[in-house]
Amino acid sequence: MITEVLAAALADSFSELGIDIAASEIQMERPSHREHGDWSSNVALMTSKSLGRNPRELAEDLVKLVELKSLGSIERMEVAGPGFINFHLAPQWLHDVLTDVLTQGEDGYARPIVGNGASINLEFVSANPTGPLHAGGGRWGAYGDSLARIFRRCGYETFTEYYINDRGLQTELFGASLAARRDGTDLPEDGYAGEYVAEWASEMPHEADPVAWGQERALTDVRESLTSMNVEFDHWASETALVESGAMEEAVGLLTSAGWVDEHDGATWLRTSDFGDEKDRVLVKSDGEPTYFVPDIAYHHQKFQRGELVVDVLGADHHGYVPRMAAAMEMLGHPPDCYEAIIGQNVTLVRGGEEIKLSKRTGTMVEVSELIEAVGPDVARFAYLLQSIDTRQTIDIDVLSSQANENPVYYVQYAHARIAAVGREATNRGVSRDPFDDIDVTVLTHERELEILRCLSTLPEIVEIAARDRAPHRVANWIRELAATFHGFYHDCPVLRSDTDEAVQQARLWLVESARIGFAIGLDLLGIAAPEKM
RNA sequence: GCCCCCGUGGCGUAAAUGGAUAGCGCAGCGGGCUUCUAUCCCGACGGUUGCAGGUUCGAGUCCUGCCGGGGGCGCCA
Repeated sequence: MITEVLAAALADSFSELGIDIAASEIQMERPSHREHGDWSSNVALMTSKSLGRNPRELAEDLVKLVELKSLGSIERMEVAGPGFINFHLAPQWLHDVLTDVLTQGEDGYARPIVGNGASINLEFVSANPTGPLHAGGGRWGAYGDSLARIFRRCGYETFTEYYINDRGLQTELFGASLAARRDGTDLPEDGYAGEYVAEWASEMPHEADPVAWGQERALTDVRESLTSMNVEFDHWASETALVESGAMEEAVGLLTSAGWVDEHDGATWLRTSDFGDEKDRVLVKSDGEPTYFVPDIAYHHQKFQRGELVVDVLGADHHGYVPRMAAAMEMLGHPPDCYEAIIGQNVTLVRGGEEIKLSKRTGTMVEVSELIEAVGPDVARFAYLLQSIDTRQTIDIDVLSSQANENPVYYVQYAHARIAAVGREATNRGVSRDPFDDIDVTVLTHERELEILRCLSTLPEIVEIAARDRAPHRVANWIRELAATFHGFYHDCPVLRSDTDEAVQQARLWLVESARIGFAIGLDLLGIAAPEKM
């Protein structure tokens, strides 16, 4: 990597000044402004104080020493601002990026090895099987699925799960609601009043067990919705199956023998407050029934068999639940940093300018399937993924539908389609690419050409940051940037036009191919189609 | 009351470890197709990053307090 070369040159210069600094401690960063060069280091600012030196003077000394090494990759250097050392690199480093992208290809480029085979278990969505998936749940689907793709690309063995709460009060109530609609009787108290309940009830055979049938019906609907937006799971974990396997008793047994369980007030408690929870939690109620917490503990305990790091994607309305689960996992002997909860801010659903509160009583909701039907999976996924999971998101189905054609996803896909069009047109004209080894890449000097390469050069670190910060939106924003650079290039740099010099044409054909690889990688990480034609 | 998250141009948002002149999209304004897809490109306009302090050579980013929005505080799930 070029940054290592630069850092090493700086470290050598330091030692020539009689100062010992490891190259690995020297930070290189990408300046936010082009005029500040290709790479920049703040090392003079960081060290000047302890050395008792003026940062600008120190920087000047370092620049002179590095210049003496006359590295071919450095075009020029300068000291700027309070003492930044800016490196302006020769275009060659970008030409090297082109070579990297093309030789490593779609599979190999931007595959940071940070994961190193470590395994991650990722649970997301896990909505109760009591109705269709609503459009808020779609956010967790898009997010979790994309995050899993990013993890895998970084070398984490990743296993995704959906936990089905197919026992307990809610499923009973849902079954009873279906039965009531089918039989024309009153809904049970706190029953499900949504329109879909009546619809589904009309499909339900009379001999069917409403609870079992209802779960299956809901689950089928959820699966279909997720599949339609390209979200897949490795495993659908059934709570019933878990409980029937005796996992609850096993977990409680382990907690009890470890000494974390108390009996008082007629109930059984877990001392989660010993691990930072704000209070202890009930495991078994005084009526003898376990709380939902018990199967959840058992489930999470079991997930460690399918991943060293167990990660939950949860809505903000569940954040209070994290300390108790973290406590329970620690009690069961799992190291504290092996359980992680990603808290995503909830989605506000709007229709026609009015907020739609999800309500069992009135049954209002916006379903994911409705959203997908209206705008298609790519618009929906890109809308979900474009912004950080830390910010609240408003999905206005009317706005999204009416503005679907202006959705930024088309900007990106159009760029990819244009690349495909170039390929088709090349075939029409009988133009083909010569072997890359025969190409003179140094003819790529147009700023538009270099911009594409500059953008591609950031992909490996973008993928790495996206994995580390659990932030698929970094990839979404990156690919938008790539599309912008490509459209600019396409506008200013003809590839196939008859007045294009042949050597330039060949180099540009390969440059276009490198951009295609970038789009293919990015769109795949986002789970969005890469169309050949639009 | 206590706890968690968020506050960035009219709207929606970006900014790894604290870095230089806070990027981008939409809406609105002005340009650009006889030449590979105009679902595109270019330009202009638009900001004291909620407020007040603090730490630092340097703060959208860290700390404290306040204001505003959302969520959570059951022997419910």
